[in-house]
Amino acid sequence: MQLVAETARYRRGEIICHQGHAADFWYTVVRGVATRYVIRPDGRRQIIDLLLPGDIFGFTLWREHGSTSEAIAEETIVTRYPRCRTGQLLGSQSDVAQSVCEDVINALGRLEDHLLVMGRITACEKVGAFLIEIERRLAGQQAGIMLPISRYDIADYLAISVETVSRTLSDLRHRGLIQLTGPRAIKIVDREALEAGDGESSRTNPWRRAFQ
Amino acid sequence: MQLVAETARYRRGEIICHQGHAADFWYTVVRGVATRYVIRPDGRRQIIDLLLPGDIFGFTLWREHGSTSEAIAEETIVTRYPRCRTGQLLGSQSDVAQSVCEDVINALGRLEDHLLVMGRITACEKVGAFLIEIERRLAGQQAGIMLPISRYDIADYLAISVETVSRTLSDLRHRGLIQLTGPRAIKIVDREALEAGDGESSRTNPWRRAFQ
DNA sequence: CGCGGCATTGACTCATTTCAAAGGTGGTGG
DNA sequence: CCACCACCTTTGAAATGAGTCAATGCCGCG
Repeated sequence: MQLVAETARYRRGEIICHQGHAADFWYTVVRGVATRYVIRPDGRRQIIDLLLPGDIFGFTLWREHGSTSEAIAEETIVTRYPRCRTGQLLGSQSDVAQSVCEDVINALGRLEDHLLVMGRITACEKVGAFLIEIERRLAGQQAGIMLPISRYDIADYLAISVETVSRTLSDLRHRGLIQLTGPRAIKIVDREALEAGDGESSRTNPWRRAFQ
Repeated sequence: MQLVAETARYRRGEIICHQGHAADFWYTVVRGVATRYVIRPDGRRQIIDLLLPGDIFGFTLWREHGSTSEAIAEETIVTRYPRCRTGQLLGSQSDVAQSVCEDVINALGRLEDHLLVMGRITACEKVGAFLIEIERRLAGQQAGIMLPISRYDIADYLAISVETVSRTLSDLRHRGLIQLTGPRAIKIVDREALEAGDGESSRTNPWRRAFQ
């Protein structure tokens, strides 16, 4: 008999795996929330991935992890699998392999979505796109969403300053695009405008005319 | 006998696979350069991935591609594989499966690197990090690198304006961090400063003190 | 109660965008 | 062969959006 998987419970702030440490495992979130981030030489933190239940992470071809993963929510539960078995896993049971493969492609999709959000121009667009992304990934909530992360985390996820995040959310609220019943409790009112990233619905965007 | 792979040759500007079209294949670049991008509703283009020989792309769980892939260089050669066979492929020959799996994880790494470059603050840092990334991926060139893409492509890759790209390159040249022997021919002189993203090496960054 | 972390808001500065113009290059066709 | 055109590149000047610095309020917890 051989060890295949281990499940562990983390509290808010606890490290799941550390940048620079041996990449002996890959992981999936079972419950809770986690972030995967890189600390830059200048001390800034860039959140690369926001991990919700079902999300897979920790894949790398290197011997060491290039990023740190940290639990964000109390009671975050993560299952880890020995990396050495990944090859065998893919070679043997084709149904499990299929599933893991899909999860990896999902991770690819998450990163692409993140990239597209970061590629937006204004802070309004970024925050708006972030809210829509979160709502989509938290599908199941009926009315309103509960932000899984703090303003600071949003800032580091979008690579903008905390003040700008806060200001933008206030702005979106004043303009009636969202409702804020609490710092974490948000309800999307005007999804269209949010997707379009309307800095202001007036003053027509010249691009929109040029490209239909 | 069954069709497994097809190789095709594309000229600069030709589309390899189109956003919204059936995702029946996945691809690898054999020779040349390609980009994978998304056209936003407002007409802007975001380059998601820069594809060099050996790079794999086109993986998705959706029935349609979410992005368009376009050849950038004349004589770009791409091999495509039917998606339906991917499962069998991974299930059967474990050595090929291993290789494809590594390529997918490489694609993951490319996206993460891209994300980190985009997460930089100033245009100087972004362009500098981009140049270093390109140099790394083009490893093999001895002295200097030949940019595989235009200023416009760099702009859409970094989500900054063309003018800023051009200005920044001029600035880096004037400050002696790089040499520009032609629009595409670049030589990195001061790699340290480029990595640090020195807007100016003076005026110490407070962060650097706080975090060692 | 007081502390630490989180959130909000204001004022100022400045980098980047935007608008505008001009030079360079390669390809195509007359 | 040359002219023209489309595209790429560079630079300038003005406008503005986001970062930075600073202060305050909020809340949970020891």
